[in-house]
Amino acid sequence: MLDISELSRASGFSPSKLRYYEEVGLIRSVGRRGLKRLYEDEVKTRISLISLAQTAGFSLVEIKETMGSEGRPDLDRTALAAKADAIDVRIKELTALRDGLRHVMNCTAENHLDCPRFQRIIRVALTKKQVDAKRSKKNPIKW
Amino acid sequence: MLDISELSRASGFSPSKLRYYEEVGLIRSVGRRGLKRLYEDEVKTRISLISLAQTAGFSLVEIKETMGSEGRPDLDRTALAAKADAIDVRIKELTALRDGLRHVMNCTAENHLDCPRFQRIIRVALTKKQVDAKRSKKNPIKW
DNA sequence: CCTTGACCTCAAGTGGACTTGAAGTTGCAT
DNA sequence: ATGCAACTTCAAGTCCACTTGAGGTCAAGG
Repeated sequence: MLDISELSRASGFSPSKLRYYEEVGLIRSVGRRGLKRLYEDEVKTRISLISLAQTAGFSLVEIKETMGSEGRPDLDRTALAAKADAIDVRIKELTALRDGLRHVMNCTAENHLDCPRFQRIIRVALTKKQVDAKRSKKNPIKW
Repeated sequence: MLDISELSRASGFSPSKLRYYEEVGLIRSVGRRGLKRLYEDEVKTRISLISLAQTAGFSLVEIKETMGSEGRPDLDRTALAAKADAIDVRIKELTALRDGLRHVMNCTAENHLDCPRFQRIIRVALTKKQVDAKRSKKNPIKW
């Protein structure tokens, strides 16, 4: 059992952030001592997961949906598979970007945007994205 | 030479977004026909790059800084190296998250957060992040 | 010449993810 | 009993990345 400041210290999340997450249902406290929230240890793992999912680019709502806010999550396997696939796409993009950056560092071309090797590296990820955009229902056409 | 709607169609960015990016100095138009902006073809590559960098989790300001808004970017090599390294970290996190998700899909443990294999997968990325947080100057202590 | 439609500007609005501040409450040490 | 640090709530504020809307301008076609 942790109070909010202990959890904050353990997780690196500010108390206000923890309260906010609780408010939106991403984590929960199991009770109070007086006014003070009490958290179970389990919530630390949950927070790590949230943090990770955020760096993966998912919104809090998405995270909440796929985590299932309760003890017996009963997660939707196809939803999880979709998330995993989405992450794979992102990893590919990031890899391309990183390789592009590393190339630019060593490339002597006066204008990097003209360097054919650079362009090829970048185009890989771009093409992938446009395909995705085409069939996405949650990202509608947007203009 | 493209006008804004052609560029929009080619890039998948809404016209308002393109105008916004121009306003903040991420892209530029090379002139006007009447009122209408004219863009060079080169800007498409630039936009792809911006898009990529965003999915990597960089803010527009960061992107602008490391792209150098002009033709002769004169990029700071150490800044680029830092970005590339940051992307590597993110890739590791994403890989852990993806593996975690895929594991959960096949894991029969009643509570996934208790599954030791899952916890191990997640902890890898978490540890990495906390180390980073500790020495980051741009991410001060935050609470 | 005049209309039309695609563009323009500029200010204000939106949504997500928090943070901040004011005012109240509580367990614990003195 | 009293003080006070550490919590609490709730409303409002902030920052980023855009979008929306009102009102204006231009050039090409009829």
